[in-house]
Amino acid sequence: MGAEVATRQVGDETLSPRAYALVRSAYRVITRQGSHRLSLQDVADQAGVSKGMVLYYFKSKEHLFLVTMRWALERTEARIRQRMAGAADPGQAIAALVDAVFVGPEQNRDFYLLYLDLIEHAARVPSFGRLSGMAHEIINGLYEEVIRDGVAAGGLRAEDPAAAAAAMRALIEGTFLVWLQREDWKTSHAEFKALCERNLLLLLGAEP
Amino acid sequence: MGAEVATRQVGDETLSPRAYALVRSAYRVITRQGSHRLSLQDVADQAGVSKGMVLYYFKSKEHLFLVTMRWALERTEARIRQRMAGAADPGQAIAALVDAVFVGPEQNRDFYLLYLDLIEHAARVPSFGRLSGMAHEIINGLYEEVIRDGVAAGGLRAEDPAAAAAAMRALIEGTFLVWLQREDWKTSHAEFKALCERNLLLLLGAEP
Amino acid sequence: MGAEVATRQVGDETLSPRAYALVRSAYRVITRQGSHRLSLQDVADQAGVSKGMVLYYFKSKEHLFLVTMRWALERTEARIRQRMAGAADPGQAIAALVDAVFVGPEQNRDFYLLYLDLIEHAARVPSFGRLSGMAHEIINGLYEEVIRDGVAAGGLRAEDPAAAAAAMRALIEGTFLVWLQREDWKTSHAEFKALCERNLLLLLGAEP
Amino acid sequence: MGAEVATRQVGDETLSPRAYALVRSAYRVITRQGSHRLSLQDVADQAGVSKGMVLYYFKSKEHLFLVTMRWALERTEARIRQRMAGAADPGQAIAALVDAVFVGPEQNRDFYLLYLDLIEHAARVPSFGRLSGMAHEIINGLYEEVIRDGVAAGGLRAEDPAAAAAAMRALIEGTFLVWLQREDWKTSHAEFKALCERNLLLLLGAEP
DNA sequence: GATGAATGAGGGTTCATTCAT
DNA sequence: AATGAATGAACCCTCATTCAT
Repeated sequence: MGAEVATRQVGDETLSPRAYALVRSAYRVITRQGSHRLSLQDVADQAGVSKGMVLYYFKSKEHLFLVTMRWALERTEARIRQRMAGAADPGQAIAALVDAVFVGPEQNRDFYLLYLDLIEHAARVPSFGRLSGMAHEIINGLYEEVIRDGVAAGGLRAEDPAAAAAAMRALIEGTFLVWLQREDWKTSHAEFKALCERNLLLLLGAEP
Repeated sequence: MGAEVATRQVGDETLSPRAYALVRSAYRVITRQGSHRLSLQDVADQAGVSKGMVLYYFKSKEHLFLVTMRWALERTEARIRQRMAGAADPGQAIAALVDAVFVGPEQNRDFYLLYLDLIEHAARVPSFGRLSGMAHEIINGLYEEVIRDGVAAGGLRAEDPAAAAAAMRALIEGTFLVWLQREDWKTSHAEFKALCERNLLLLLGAEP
Repeated sequence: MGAEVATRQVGDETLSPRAYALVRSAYRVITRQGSHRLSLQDVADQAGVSKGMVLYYFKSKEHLFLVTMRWALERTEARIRQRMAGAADPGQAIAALVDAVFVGPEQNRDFYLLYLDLIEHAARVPSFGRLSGMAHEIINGLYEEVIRDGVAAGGLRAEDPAAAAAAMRALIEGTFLVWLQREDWKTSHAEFKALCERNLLLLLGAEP
Repeated sequence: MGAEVATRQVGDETLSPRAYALVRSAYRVITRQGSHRLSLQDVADQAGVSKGMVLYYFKSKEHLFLVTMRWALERTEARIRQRMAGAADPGQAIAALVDAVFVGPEQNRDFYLLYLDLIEHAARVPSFGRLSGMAHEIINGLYEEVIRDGVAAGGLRAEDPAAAAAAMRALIEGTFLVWLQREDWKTSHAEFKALCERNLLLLLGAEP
């Protein structure tokens, strides 16, 4: 009975449409200014609501920040999985993954800068440890799947998929780290994508 | 005549012992709290001086921050070069580099968290571009040397040393990135070090 | 519907009752301490609110200062015009003006000290030029009206009303300047008022 | 015996050459920035000495400020008297005075802005009352002399020289006050000078 | 639910003043 | 006589948080 309201799930929290809009506003502000320059007033302005609303739905700034981070992680994972689902040939697992991960300069930059912020927070603020652990599971899980699929399909060699996933992750994230520091990040995106793919193949002993 | 005062050089600035002590205090605060939670009061407290002192020696917070960052970069580079100088066999260039870079959990964690802060700053605050560029040159220069030496000594294969240096850097920094997120960073340091070395050899086509 | 709130207009800004109260507090602090010794804390204390309030209603100290200055100018002009409106005989224009301007020692002292501050500001801070220009127009406009009326009514002689207005202004403001420096400003107010009137009549060639 | 050092007298204080240089530096800083933006560091820099020197010779900032003000007053008076001494015809007393007072846009602006600062200080800071009183005596004394001379020489009419001096002062200082507010103060100086002279003649009943 | 007025802690910065050398 | 290192109070401003409406 009563009006059904579309809610969103982020982690173990159920967000009302209003709360969800605030999360997206927070994400936008963070990508624009960095998570350390995030102010509740900016979030409220971005969402077109009053400042009081923000703390009405999220009991503190830290809480909003945490939910926003979690949402960004989950959303990015979902996007990658969805793009990979369309990939035809499991033998081309690496190429498909790289294609799915390197979506475009702006999106990658937004996400990875936020990701660095997350690591920085997790290292310093105890309450962010769980979130970081979650990111770990999401990412490593995804990569391990890819490797197992690739090995099964015969395109990859890997004795220890977990170790291979860790190496894979290090290379991908390291590539983004280096790329982020380039002034020409907009134009060099494709180049780094190719570089990453080639190095992944080397690393994972893909048959020539 | 008169008391000789030991000064330090950081970039093109000459620091008095007092100023240098403040830089070290700032570094300590940053490693503990993150560069965004750096306050002049904290630096002063850490150094055991009054708040006014900090701005007496550095005309603004940004200035202190910049000098501290530069100092950390230069100091880390010097430490790595020094440790590598002791390496006997150029054919073992990779092993020597990894040995020099992975100095220990605490030191590595401190430096890489600061390094992430630097990247974040450089991405949002234009004035930090130069510092980031400096980091780029220091690191890539170092890695390229190692690769050239290794190729010359016969231990490595690399057609394009610059590209190989970029790949190397991505792998090393990515490894630290993944490691930083581990709760067991203190105990897993050695493991990541071994992992990094093995993957570097794969990547750089070292002869088995 | 809803509570009607009495607002005030100052220049092109509409002030809420709270903001208006802050302006009056600022005016009081300025008259007491001088505009250079104006601190937001003092204004807050004077108004009996927290320091944060002041910057909640006025986004910067300079903004509050500007609005306060403008308010003082407009309010003084309005008071003078109102008092002159009651003057019966246009032939007695000068007497009426002097009566309207010399309202009392405290009020005159407060306003003219603030006026001197304004001139000093306008001379050094470019952004105050507009405010000073506004004061110029208000005052000269008023004086010119008086002179034209007086000439029309036959009590005054003046070939060039604009030049006469300038002379008039110089004499009135100069009289206040001299009076402000008297230790006996409270008791000598009436005397300076009489002096000013007599000299104005001399200057404006009033028929004996 | 010993080296004779040229000292300067300002008020009842005897200034060493060093102290005198500091006073001139302070004056320069004040004319440039306004007395409220005067910092001891600026004075020291302007004089090319250390900051400690300033408080070595003047026990507080206020003391330096006071001496500087006094010096500026005495120096201006001396300059005016000197220029008038060259005036041939006492019948032209007014013209000579105006000539002596209106020395040039920059000098007049510097002095009158400082003079306004002095009035503002005297009104607010009790210890400046004496200085203001001194200014009063200097100026009124000078003007009264001129008037007495003019009356004696037959060019002026004035029943009460003291009152006439007050009126004269009001007109002169008021003229500068109005002139200071002009954006075109550099070019309109001559015009205001002429205006002032004409009005003075009107005021002092000079025979045509 | 929703607003925004109000608070107060904390931040960076300036600067007169003190004082050891 | 002279320096400048050092201090600490005061300033403007930002912002998370509270709360009456």
